[in-house]
Amino acid sequence: MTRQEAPQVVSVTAQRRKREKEQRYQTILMTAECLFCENGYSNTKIQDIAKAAEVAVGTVYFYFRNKEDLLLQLLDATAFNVRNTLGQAFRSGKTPVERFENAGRALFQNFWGLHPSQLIILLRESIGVSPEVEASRRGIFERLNEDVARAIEEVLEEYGISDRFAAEVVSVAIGGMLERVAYQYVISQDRSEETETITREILVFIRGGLLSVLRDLSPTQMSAPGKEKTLES
Amino acid sequence: MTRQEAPQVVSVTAQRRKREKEQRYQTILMTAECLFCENGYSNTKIQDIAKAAEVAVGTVYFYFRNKEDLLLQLLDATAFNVRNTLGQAFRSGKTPVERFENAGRALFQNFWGLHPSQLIILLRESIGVSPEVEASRRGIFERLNEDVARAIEEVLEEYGISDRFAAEVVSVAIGGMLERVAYQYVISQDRSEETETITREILVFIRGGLLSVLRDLSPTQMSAPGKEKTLES
Amino acid sequence: MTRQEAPQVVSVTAQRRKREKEQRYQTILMTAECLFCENGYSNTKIQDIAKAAEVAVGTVYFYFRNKEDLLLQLLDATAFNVRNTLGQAFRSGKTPVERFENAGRALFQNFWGLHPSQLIILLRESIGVSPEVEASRRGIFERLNEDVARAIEEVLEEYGISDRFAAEVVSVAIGGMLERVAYQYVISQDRSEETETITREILVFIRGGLLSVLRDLSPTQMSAPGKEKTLES
Amino acid sequence: MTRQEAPQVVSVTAQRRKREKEQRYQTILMTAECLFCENGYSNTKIQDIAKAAEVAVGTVYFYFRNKEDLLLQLLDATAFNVRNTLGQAFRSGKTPVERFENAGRALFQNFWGLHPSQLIILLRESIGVSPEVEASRRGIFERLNEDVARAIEEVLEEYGISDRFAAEVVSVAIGGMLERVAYQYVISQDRSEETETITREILVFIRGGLLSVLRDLSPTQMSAPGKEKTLES
DNA sequence: TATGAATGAGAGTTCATTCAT
DNA sequence: TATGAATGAACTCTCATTCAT
Repeated sequence: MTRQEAPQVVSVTAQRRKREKEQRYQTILMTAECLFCENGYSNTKIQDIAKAAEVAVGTVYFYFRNKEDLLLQLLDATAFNVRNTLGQAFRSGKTPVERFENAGRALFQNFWGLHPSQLIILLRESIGVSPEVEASRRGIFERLNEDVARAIEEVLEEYGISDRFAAEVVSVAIGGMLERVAYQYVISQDRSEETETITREILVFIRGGLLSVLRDLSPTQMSAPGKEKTLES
Repeated sequence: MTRQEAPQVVSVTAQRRKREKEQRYQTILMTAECLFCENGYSNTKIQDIAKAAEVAVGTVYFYFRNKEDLLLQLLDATAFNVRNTLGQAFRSGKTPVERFENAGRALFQNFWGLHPSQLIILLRESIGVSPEVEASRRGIFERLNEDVARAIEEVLEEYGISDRFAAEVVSVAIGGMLERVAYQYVISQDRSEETETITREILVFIRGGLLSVLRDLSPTQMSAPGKEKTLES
Repeated sequence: MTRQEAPQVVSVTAQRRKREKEQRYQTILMTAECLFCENGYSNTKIQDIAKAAEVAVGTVYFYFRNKEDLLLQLLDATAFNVRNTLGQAFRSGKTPVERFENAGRALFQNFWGLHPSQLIILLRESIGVSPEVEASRRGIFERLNEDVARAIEEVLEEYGISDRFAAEVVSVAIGGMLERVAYQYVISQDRSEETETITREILVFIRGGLLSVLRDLSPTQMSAPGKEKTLES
Repeated sequence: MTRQEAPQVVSVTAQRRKREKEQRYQTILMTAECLFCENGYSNTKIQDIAKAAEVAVGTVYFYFRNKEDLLLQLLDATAFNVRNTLGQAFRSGKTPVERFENAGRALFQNFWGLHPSQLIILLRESIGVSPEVEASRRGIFERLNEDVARAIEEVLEEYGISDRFAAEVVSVAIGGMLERVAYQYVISQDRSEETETITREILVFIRGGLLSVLRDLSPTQMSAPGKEKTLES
């Protein structure tokens, strides 16, 4: 209670409070995530979330503007996670193709293994809720797409090809594949034990698809086999 | 109004009635389809549908069990359409690969050009509504998948490979691609004029992907180039 | 069921339905009026109104947009009533002064005797509810004021005086008197048996006040200085 | 910090504390006054007041029992102000009529110029809140009325008339006039520069009204019949 | 068959008030 | 004293569904 201690005491208490507040926020958010996944967004009442998080209804509204806000925060977390995962994976590869594969693998493993609920919310529960949610969702996909498209462009450039539109279309296609496969094998049927096999299969498919597009686009007929080797090896 | 005419009159009237009834049913269903696409399933009230279809609310309930039933009927129509389209396309090709390409192209054109609203309902509005709808949706995808998987199996068998699971995964992946590309370029941005380019690109990608999977699965290393030619041509 | 009868039958049924609908509307509105007066606007729940009117909550919302709408409809009815009452009274008098008195008397009797609840809603319950209600309320007072001010102007003009601002101020003052007296003797204490005495008193007061303003404004001295002296000393 | 100083220090500190406490009380009350006027009583949340007064929500509840209490305290202050103003004004006049005029003028100037927010709270925001507030409001008006009625009685008595009821009715009427005029020209439209003109006009009106009532009540005919005729015709 | 007024359970949101620190 | 996170009862409004006509 002396002058010297006062600041410390205050600081410590304040810190603990802040920590606890942050914790509550997280608790509520995670609870919402679970319930949204299990029962669907529109079938989940604020009361359910409150009860499951062991707080009062008002407390939920103390931390979140409204029900939609919960979803938006969850999507934000997902967006952050996606970018993070992709960024790290991209940086970890040496050749463009390696980077590409790493990214795909990381994306799969991250969502599939670690945060399947994020996947469900992104792919199922955030659909048709409101324009704001739709915008957030679209934003995530756009940024994801942008990253993938750029990666594809890099690969194409290695072969002296520059076709932005093709890169975009292919990235959309790849995004769709990943999404659908994930949805099918995580959400619809639970086959998460076969993750590794499926991931491998898909990556092989993508590699072949890319190669094919590459050939199709290359002005000189059937690029030198040396190049191919680089890609394959 | 005379006795002799009565039977005839009744018959004619009855026919007209039946025709009118069928027409009403269709009118309501189509109206619902439009509104579901424009405003979303959960944002569309039965009253809206009734008003737009120029009938009373009760009439909607005369033709459909409930709101969900409208969606299920729409999904049924979509399922029918999908199978029809695919069936015709498959039968029209000679080689497995040709059939495959025809199917992809038909699917694109059918949804893209003719029934984009079916696409929207299948991909967006029927998500997270109820277990029944989810089941119907899943059924459509499963059957679609089944068809595609079988087609892929056929292709694989041509090369002496038999891998049901791989065929399935690849078909899921391809389905996701088509779905996503369609969604992106029809629903999100309207780039339907570039249909042809995009379709071509995707088919090239798919062909390459398939080839790649084929190589990956084939026990003998790197199938003879002669085979490849068969595939490409 | 024959052709000739059909239109009549339909018409009669339709008419009855329409009448019943109108009746329900009125029932709900009157119920709301009573409850708003007895318990206050904000203390009255929609459920209370529904229960008292013997309908479901939804029925209230079938006839009225929302709770505020009930109040606005009531204010509209009041506005109509006020204008009607004043208009008739004005037309019934021969000299401006007579018209004026008739109007005041009519206003008192109408609200006081026939529709005290309208008075309460206008003076008490419609305050501070929302901008829309405030606007409606203000509109009523403005129009009322406008009418009174014009009447005063006419009186002034008879004496060759033209002073719009004075007429306005005086009309505001008179409006305030009437309002307050009504509120005091109808709402606060119930002294409605003394209506006649009070009305008379007030009219005498108003007449004198008007005369006084008239003198004050008239350029040539109309009143004998002696009288004035009497008042002052 | 030494022993000798301690008592003094405590005393000084205690005084400062008390002063600060009083200050906080006033800050919160004034903040509430402002917000009640600007946004209305029921649209003002305790949180808003706390934030605007730069204190915590709990602090508001330390100084005031509840939200209603804030309003009651404000009304008390208004009551005190009104009585003070009127008392001084009454004492400053020599003749009853002069006192009367002084009182009216003082009331106008006080509310109009100095405390328009008190006026708004008294006339608008304290309406329909709760029985307690209603009682307090009524008390203020009653006392105000009482004072005015007594003043009128005095005037009447100068002319040998004794009519308590008439005095009351007239005082209510005058109160309503002042109230309404103030409300109209301060709150609704801001015409405070014309205060002087309006005040004069009203006082002329009141004087005339009083005179008229006086004549009406006096058993012996005081007014010349000629005058009356002029008014009537 | 067709109508559309009526229903009422249910959900989101607010906010005055409390209380542990 | 002061804080502000936590509470939860209360209230408005929605809309799928029903049913008498």
